[in-house]
Amino acid sequence: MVQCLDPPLDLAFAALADATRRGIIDRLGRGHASITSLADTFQMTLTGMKKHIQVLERAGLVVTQKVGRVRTCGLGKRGLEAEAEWIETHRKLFEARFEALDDIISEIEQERSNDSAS
Amino acid sequence: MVQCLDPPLDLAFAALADATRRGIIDRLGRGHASITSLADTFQMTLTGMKKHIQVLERAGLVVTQKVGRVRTCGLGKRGLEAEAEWIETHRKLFEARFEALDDIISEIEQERSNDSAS
DNA sequence: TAAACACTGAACCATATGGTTCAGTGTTTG
DNA sequence: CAAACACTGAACCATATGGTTCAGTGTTTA
Repeated sequence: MVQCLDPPLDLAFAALADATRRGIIDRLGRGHASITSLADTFQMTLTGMKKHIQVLERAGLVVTQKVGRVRTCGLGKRGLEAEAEWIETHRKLFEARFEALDDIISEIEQERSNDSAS
Repeated sequence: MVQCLDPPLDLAFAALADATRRGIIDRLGRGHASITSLADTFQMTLTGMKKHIQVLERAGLVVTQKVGRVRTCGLGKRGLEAEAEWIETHRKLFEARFEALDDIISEIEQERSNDSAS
């Protein structure tokens, strides 16, 4: 519950901050795939795809196993629990503060005019 | 619903991939704050904090207004809806694939032994 | 066993990040 | 009006990202 520092969150959010990697997760959700087939799907070199997979692996979102010459990728055990929790928790803050948006200025200018009136 | 490309998601997830910025959101959820006070809270130079705020602003997670010499920051209208939706959608994929983790190898080795048997 | 295949690693490149310092600009405030 | 204040912008730095090519290594397969 208490989340001091949280490098896992850093890694996971960073991994999700790329459309290709989100696409990979999407793809792996429909079954595992080799690096070659992923590279083909996303029109990228093998090496480029391997880097993306490494990022996802470091974040715990993807696991891979090499059998023979093929490395097969699948979704990781870690899931997106922690990320979902952080977002849900903070989504409420946004909703609560929703109307504060336009009020920031008027509040402050209120204070200013009070000050100048004193 | 259909999310082709989604640069907003890129920006938001990238913004969340930093503990300091998550801390800023946390802080702004309890009321708006000036850049100076945020810089003080997070023990950082003004310029450094301003950059973080810019990242959050580009992602639409924070809004700022300058009144006089003070720029006040608050949570943005955008919220975390799209991010929550993406994560919730894909969280299910992880759960569904949960047991596939250890099965990847055995499945493939099964195929291999079938092949060698034929 | 030679060729094709799947991956791996090193090196390179352009750009972004996360931070700093320093030198402004514009706003209060004494 | 001068000093202090809050921010802004430019420049710099080290490291990371997202991609490439090229040259391996190890595995199948014909």
